[in-house]
Amino acid sequence: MGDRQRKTTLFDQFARVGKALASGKRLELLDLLAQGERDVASLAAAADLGLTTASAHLQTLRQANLVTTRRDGTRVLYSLAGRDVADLFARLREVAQSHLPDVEAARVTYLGDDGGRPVTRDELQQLAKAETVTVLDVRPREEYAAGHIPGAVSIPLDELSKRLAELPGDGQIVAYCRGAYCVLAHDAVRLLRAHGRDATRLADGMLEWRLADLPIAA
Amino acid sequence: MGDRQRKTTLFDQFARVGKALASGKRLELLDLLAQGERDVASLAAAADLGLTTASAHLQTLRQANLVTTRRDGTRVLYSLAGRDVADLFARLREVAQSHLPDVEAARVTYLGDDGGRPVTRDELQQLAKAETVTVLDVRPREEYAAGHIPGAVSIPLDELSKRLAELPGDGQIVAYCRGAYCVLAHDAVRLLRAHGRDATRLADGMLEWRLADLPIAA
DNA sequence: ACACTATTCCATAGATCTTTGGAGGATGAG
DNA sequence: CTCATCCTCCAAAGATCTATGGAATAGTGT
Repeated sequence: MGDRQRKTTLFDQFARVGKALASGKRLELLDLLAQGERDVASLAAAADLGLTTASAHLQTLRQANLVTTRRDGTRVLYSLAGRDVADLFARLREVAQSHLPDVEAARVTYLGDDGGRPVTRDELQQLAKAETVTVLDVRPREEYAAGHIPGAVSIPLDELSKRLAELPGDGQIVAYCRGAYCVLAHDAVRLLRAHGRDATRLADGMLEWRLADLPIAA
Repeated sequence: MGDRQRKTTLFDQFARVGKALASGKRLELLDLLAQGERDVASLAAAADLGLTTASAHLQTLRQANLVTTRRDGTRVLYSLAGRDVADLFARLREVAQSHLPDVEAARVTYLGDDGGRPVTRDELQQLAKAETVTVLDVRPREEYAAGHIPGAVSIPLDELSKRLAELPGDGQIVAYCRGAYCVLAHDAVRLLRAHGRDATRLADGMLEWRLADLPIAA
C-alpha cells in the first residue's frame, strides 16, 4: 500500500464523521439527542420519520460513533457520544448560518419573529440573580427532566395556553427551549405576548447553555 | 407550507455544510486550502484527482460557501471562506480521532513513528525565545510564503536531503508542516535523525497554529 | 483575430445513499 | 411458554453522488 493510498484511507476515515452530518434528518436527530437520551420511536415521531428509516439513520450515526446506545428493557436509548459531538454540531450550524444566506432565510421563515429583543445567557443570569424574572422552560417534560436551567419552571409549549395562571401576572418572563434554532420558545413568546405578558426569549437554548458550562439542574 | 416542512428546509440547509464535509477528497482539499490559496491544477495534483474531478469537488465546496475564489489572470485561486471553516474542519478531525478507533489506526499507518516525543506549541515558543532551537518549515515553498512561524527556516521536504548543510550541525531542530495529520514533518524528522541530527517535530502544524491566534510571519 | 492556457460545463456510467415494507431478534408480561 | 412490544436486519426501488472525458468559456500574449 503506497503513501497516497494511506493518505486517502485516513481522510476517508475523517469523512465518516462528515457523512454522518450530511443529512438534514440526521442533524434533526442530533438536535433532539443534544437534549438528552431518547428511544427510537420517540425520535422517529419527533423527526417525522418512519421507524425503520429513523433506525437506519441512527445506525449511521452510531457507526460514526457520534451516538451511543443503552438498553432499557425493551427500548433502546440513544444519546450523544460526548460533549465534543454537541460542540461540532453547534459549530456546523454556526458556519452554515454565517456563510449561507439561505440559512438565515429558512430560519426566519421557520421561527418567525417574536417582536422582542432576545436576552443573552449573561443577561439572563444577571436577571435571575436579581430574582426579577421567571425563567420558563417550554420543552417537553422529559427534556426538562434531563437537565434545565436552575430555577426554571417547566411548562411544555402544548400546555402553555391552559397553564397561564401558573405564571406571575406582571413580572418579566424569559422563555427558552432546545437551542438557537428551536421554534418552541418563539411560539411561547408570541403566545404570552398575545396574553399581555412581558415575555422575551433566551437568544439560544439548552444546547448552548451546556456547551458554555453553565450550571444545570436535574 | 407547514411547520414541519419549514423545519426540514432549515435542517436541510445545515446539511449543505455537512454534505460538503462528507468526502475524503474534499477534506483533503480543505486541508490544503487551510495553508493558503491555491489554483485548481495544483490542488488536483496534490489531492491525486483528475482536473475536472477536482473542479467538481471545489464547486460543491463553493456552493456550501466554505471556499471562495478570485481570479488571477488565467488562473482561479481558491481559499477558505473564513477562519471558522478551518476551525470546523479541525474539530471534525478531532471528533473523528477521539471517537473512531480506525482513525488512530489509519493515522499510525500513514504517518508512522518518528521515534521522538513531539513538542507542543507552548514548548516551541519557550525554546524559540531562548534561541536554542532551529524551527524548520518543511512544507512546499508557496505554503511557507503564505504564512509561517516567525523565525522558521523553509526547506521543503523534497529538498531536505540536499540541503542538510544549511542546518546547524549540533543544535536542536523542530520541524513542522501543515497540521496534526500531515506526513511531511514526520518524514523530515526521520530523515534528520538518520543523519544524526537532534530533531523532533511540532505536535501539530500551521493549521492549529493559526487557530490558536499565535504570531505569523509572511 | 489567432493560438494558447486554465478552468468550468455537460453527459454518462458506476457507485452510494435514502426510504420502505416485511422478516427476525431481544426483552418483559401474563 | 406464548404473546406483545420495540427495535434491527434485509432486500429492492428510486434518488443522489463521484469520476471521467470531451466541449465550451474566460483570459493572455502575439
